[in-house]
Amino acid sequence: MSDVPEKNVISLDRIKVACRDCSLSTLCLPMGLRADDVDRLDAIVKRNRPLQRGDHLFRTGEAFRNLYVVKTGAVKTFTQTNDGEEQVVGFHLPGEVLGLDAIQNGLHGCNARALETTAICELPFERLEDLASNLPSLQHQMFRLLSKEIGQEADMMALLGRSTAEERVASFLLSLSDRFRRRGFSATDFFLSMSRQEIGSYLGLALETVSRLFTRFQEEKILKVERKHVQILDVDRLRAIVTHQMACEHHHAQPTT
Amino acid sequence: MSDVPEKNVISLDRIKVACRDCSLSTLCLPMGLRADDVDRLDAIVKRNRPLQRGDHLFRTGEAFRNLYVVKTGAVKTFTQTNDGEEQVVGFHLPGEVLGLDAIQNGLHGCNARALETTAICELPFERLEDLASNLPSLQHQMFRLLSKEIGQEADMMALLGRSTAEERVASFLLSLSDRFRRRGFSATDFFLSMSRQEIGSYLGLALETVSRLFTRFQEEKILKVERKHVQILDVDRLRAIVTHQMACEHHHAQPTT
DNA sequence: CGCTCAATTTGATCCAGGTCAAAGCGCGCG
DNA sequence: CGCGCGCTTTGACCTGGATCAAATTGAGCG
Repeated sequence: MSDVPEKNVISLDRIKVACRDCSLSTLCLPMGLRADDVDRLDAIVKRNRPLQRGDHLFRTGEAFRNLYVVKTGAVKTFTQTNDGEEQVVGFHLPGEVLGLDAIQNGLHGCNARALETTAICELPFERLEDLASNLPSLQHQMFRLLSKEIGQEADMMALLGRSTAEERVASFLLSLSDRFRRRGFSATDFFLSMSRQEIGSYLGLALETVSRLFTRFQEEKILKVERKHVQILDVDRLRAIVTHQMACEHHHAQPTT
Repeated sequence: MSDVPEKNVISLDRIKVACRDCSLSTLCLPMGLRADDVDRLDAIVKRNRPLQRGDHLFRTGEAFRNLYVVKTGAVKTFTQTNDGEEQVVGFHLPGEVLGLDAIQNGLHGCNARALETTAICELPFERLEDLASNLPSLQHQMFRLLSKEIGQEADMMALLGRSTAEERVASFLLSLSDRFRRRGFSATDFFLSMSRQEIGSYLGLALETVSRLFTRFQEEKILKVERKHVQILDVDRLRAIVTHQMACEHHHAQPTT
């Protein structure tokens, strides 16, 4: 286990860099902005002390003042179900923005809590709006950001509405893999910062189902799973599970029908 | 059918009014704008001939040029599942905006098709962006609009991830009821412009399940359903189904109200 | 009118995945 | 170093809703 090439763990030297020097600038809000515009954006960013695992970034019902961008680490957002359980809404990796749903009415609609030690960039939304008024490219970028979130949530709705447990878990792993890859981490060897419980909640499955599927994927040599440590051994089979669930026998798929 | 007070059907005199005279102005983009700003918005709106049932407003993969607002009628958005079936993404009533997911990459991510005769306002997005750059209140309104969509989709994800069929159908009916009410239609007596199939697809249920639940709700005197015509007889029971599914006895509900 | 076709309802059966229960296991902590 | 606790795995069972099938309804139409 010591030969994991570049793990998705926090690297302290990345915490307080300016946007222009941040490795995430191609994923984050600055994406597509001119260098001097990035500097103007950078001027309104606040960078606080990192959150520890379990710390809240914001809570449901709190007044909305800032958007937050994950710089390193991971954050989950969640709401309470009517029977008091926790419902995970999303997992947020470096470069991903939190709080977008709160613009609407000025109140946070969910809780956000660090899954591990996490550095955050804080963007005062009023100042961001002012800046966007003066920088059409920033305004455009923000529209794109919000739009992207809408598209992703629609994909998730489709997944939840239509897919089997197998397909959901495969899709979840592929999503994580791709997001890690684009952040410069390994796409095939990473650590889950969330529990089976949290994955299940997010995917609309019981935690036992998530566990069983991890086990089965491992038996089928698609994954190697050891607690939080996941290695994807056969991306193609994972993709096949997601894309044409129909002809799904678990072992040795043959085109029946 | 002649004694329905004010039905959710098209009224022809509303089709070509300017934003400032439009009854939807408190729901639609102009919400919260000053009168003269509304006029500037109005200047870029195009109003075309109404769509007939089955007409496409846009298709997946088409270049994104405009946002669309439903003026009268109803539109469904949908994608194709990998096995060729149609997956309904949303139903859109007057005042609701379509195409928001396409801002991201300039391509429509779903199809939009009229469920009935439907009038549409067309907003060229580039001009809208230009205008928003010059009108901070419009920029703010657009951020709010996008944010609202994100919040609603998150609610839908929660519904799909966690709820029973009963809860989904109840929630769907309450959502429609509320949206009709805010548009000046009856909240308790309306026509569904979509099929059981489409409702099922949207809610992640088989069409038979939707049908059975309509029947059961009718047996329990919660609804009166006759094909497309729905009357809500007991809103409180519907709400109770949605909010605390846990203590759910299906039969012998106490009519107390 | 009677025919056709699509939408809906209703019935019967089956199974994916939820729920309940009981071990494992690894980690932190006294 | 052993204890306890939370997370995970695994097993056994059961149910909600999918699926398959058939009957019913109704709207359009020659």
